[in-house]
Amino acid sequence: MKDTIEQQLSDWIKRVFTEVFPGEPMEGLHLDVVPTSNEKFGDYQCNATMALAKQVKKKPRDIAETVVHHATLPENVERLEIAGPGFINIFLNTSWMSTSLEKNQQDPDSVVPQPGARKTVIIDYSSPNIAKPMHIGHIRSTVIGNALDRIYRYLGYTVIADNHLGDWGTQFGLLIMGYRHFLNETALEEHPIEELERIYVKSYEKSKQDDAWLDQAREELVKLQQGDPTNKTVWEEFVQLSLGEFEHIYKRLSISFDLVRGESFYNENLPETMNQLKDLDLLKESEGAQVVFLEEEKLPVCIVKKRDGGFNYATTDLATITSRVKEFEPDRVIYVTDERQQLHFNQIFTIAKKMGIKTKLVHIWFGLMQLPEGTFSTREGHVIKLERLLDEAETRALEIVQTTSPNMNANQQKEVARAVGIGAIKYADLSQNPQSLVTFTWEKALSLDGHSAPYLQYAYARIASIKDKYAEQFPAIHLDDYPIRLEDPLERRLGIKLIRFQETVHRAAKHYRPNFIADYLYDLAQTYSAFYQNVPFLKAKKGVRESRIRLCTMVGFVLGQGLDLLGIETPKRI
RNA sequence: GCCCUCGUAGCUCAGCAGGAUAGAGCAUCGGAUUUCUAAUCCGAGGGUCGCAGGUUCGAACCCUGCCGAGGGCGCCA
Repeated sequence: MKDTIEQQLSDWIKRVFTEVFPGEPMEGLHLDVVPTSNEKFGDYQCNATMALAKQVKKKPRDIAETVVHHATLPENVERLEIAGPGFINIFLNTSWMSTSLEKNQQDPDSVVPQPGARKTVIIDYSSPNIAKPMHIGHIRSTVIGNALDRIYRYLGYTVIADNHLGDWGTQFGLLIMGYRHFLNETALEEHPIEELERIYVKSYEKSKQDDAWLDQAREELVKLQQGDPTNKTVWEEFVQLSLGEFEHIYKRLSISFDLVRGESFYNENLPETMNQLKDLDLLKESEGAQVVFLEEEKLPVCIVKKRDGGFNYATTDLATITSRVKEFEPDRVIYVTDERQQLHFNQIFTIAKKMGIKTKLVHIWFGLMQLPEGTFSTREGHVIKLERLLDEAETRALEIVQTTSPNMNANQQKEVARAVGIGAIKYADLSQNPQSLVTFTWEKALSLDGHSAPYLQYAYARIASIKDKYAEQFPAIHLDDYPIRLEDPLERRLGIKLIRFQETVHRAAKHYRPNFIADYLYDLAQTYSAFYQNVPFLKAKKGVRESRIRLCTMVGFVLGQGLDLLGIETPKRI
């Protein structure tokens, strides 16, 4: 099995507890082993004795004594210590750590847990609207969704990344009207999205004053949804132009999807979905609309067919779920959207369950992004386009590269600036709890020092450099012939952190929290930087030198792997 | 009115579902490059974890109330 060390120790300590207290119910107790809060307490700790104390009417310390006395240590544990009110501190066997790291280095795949084997997960993320530019509000879904995508793939899941485009909404009536009356063909050719946005805004403004205009727009929408060929052609043009532009951004962000299906794709399933609801007797009429009441679940009513006969988002999403479940048989479907959709998904998931859908449906929401001057809105022009943010990041990164690496050729500088700039933007989002509300500032989004992607990339580049230097100076030595030693406290500290990578990824996946990985990588890089700064590598004596280079190599591997899970590149030189 | 979040150092944020002395970055101050990339490292100061109760061996974390911020609540997506 490829269990993480944390998992192995947890399983072991649970066995010990059940042996010491046979017949004692342990279900409600938290018997898992967790990393220690401080390295002086060892590597992992078990806090279960305090919880168990009341239940078995014994003192926590006595329980700890009994457990420690009874336990047969597994090969990776050096010793146990009892501390404080009854903590059981676990110290890993350092020589076991060394051989374990050596094995990992030879066969890195062998330690990657594969909970996702033979399981499919659909991740619905990014999902911009057709005919509107992507702005900074889209960055979170895109970047967080993509990180989850990568993390789940790493853990062996078959991931279907699905970009669920907003291509079927009410905006198309207004757009078609705008297209007919205000279109500037040249502008459309040069800046398609800007032009579509312009005609949309113009049409929207006219609709506010002109009821006939609005009625006409509604009619065009109905015609489109009924398959009118003229409108369909225009709509297809909108979609193609938008996709081209989105694709450009995704390429810059190194993001690719397995499916790009808009809401329109599920249009034909809508009547069937309605029939299912009807057959299950979930459909009720209310104020002229077809609705599903969710009073038992204490949720507001959900409209699935409007008074005017049109379907809305709820219906489309239900049809989407049934279609996905039927086609891919996923183990779970993950939606990554902002917090405003919590109620919506709550309703949809509840109805889906009533419809007999067993698939685990998860809504991962994140806090809304706002500007210092308030919430942004397309209509009021308070938007910062994503493209501009990316440009700005690369520009700022380039300035720094030019001053710190003046000897690098211009192309390489540009390439490094690209990786660093884009990395910084992604990291700024991925290193914090997704659920916190974020106020966008250029300074924060483009931070290039401190707790940021470039710090990690820098550590990576230094490792790549030192490996090259080593290979140059000692071409004849085979590193694998020398064991990894964890004798210096700095080395051991690095060792335990390397070992903890797998459980970190596992935890990030379990809680849908890429920032756990970001935190871990930063911690690892900090530990490495201290190591790098304080002990010699190339000038260490033979054996120690090889061991340290092997450790460097492993840190580099984990940094590269971890950053890749966040979608961040690691240039060899920066 | 009801529901969902958030409130942690001057600023930006972590804090591994209740554990030991609450941690980073930025900013400020003081140190470290004849030596492996100084985009670095070492050190210092800085805290009523919004406020008030409660639960228990133990609370930033759970419960209740209040204050402040964001979002949502029938024909938008």
